[in-house]
Amino acid sequence: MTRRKIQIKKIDNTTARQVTFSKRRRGLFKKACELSILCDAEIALMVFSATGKFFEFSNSSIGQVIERRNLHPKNLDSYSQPPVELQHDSAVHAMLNKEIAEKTRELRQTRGEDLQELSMEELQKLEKIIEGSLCRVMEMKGDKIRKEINALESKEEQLMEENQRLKQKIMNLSKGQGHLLEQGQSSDSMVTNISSNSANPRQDCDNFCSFLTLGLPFPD
Amino acid sequence: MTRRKIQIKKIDNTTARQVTFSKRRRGLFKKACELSILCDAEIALMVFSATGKFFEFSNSSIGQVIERRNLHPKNLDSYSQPPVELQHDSAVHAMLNKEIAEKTRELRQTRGEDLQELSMEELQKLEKIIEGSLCRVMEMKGDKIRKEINALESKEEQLMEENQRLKQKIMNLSKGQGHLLEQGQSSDSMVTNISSNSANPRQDCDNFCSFLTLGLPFPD
DNA sequence: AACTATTTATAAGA
DNA sequence: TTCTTATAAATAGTT
Repeated sequence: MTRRKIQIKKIDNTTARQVTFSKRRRGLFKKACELSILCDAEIALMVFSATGKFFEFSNSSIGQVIERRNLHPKNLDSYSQPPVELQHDSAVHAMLNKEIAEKTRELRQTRGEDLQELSMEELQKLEKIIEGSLCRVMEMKGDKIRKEINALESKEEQLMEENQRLKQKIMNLSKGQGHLLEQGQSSDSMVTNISSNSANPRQDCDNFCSFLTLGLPFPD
Repeated sequence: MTRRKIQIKKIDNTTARQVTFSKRRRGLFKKACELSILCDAEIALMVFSATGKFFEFSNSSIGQVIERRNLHPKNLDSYSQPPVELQHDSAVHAMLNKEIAEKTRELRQTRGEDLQELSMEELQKLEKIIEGSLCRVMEMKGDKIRKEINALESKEEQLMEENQRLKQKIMNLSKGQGHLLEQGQSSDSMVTNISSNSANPRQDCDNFCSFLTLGLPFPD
């Protein structure tokens, strides 16, 4: 509701989604609280985030609201008739197991397995989803690599500056004691050495190769 | 929140209270609905008015949300307290829940979400997995399309053969009764017609386009 | 139920 | 996460 109007549909960007969740959750809880006070209503509000975190608000107690709901004539679902305590648990087990089965299936299909049962449309949808995943993973990789490169570059710069200082120092010293310079490396070769040793060479190479292939999902 | 600012305390005037209840209840339910959609959250909202009327919102089912709440570690009130002999079940619940949490995390990462926590190596691994998934999905799509095309081709061939037979028949007939041919289509145009009607044109086009892009994961 | 003058909520950007 | 700010949305009081 602000810098610009938004469409009410799932927010794609994970970070943005979490930020919005945080903000709107607060707003929602505030509104719920205000309503309960202003109008003397009994309210229970339960929220699970996409990542499984749980939040709740109630001016009385959730349990009490649930009880009251169960007593309400029009609510006759599973919760209002627990014939025996034992049925409850097996129902929960069944539910959990069902959820696991469902997630397992989803995961397998997202990994490109068990595709036989899917229609052309579903395959198309799945392909889009996986393409999106790949993009995000590659983006994240790119970010990480850029950060590493920046870190290395600033380290290199730092070392070069230090090198320069040391060089200067040696120059100054050699003015007074010229014979010392003959036994060590020249100051020029020291500079060269340090800048190419900024990190181990294998890692440098990996990063560089990955960076080059960022835009190419299927390198040969 | 409008003509003037109000204090958040019980509204004395009964009529005003009911009007406000009506308005704010709608607002609250709308916000709850938006949050559930925007952020992919599971929400249950129950409201009893001061007069005892009951209202609820949930994007899944209230019962399901309540169940899930009971299973949540930090909820230890009356509703979640397993009387005593059911502690075994809560252990099972814990296990099942852990499994669900794990699968959910895996699934989310396979979809390219929550990647911050992953190391470069893990990202690399994930990328390979997703590339594999994409390949398999595209292969399956390709198979399906090829099968469809083959089916259409054999159907076309069959129809052309039949057409040929019919054409022959007409030729034979027209030898004996030449005047009948004048009233219908020529046999040539019939052949043309049938082969281009082998399936509806929209579907033909879709299949063709998909086939062309099989090798290109990211068409413009 | 409708109408608005205001207040509140919040999307985007730092 | 938290702050800021421009703008969208909600709504108190009125008709």
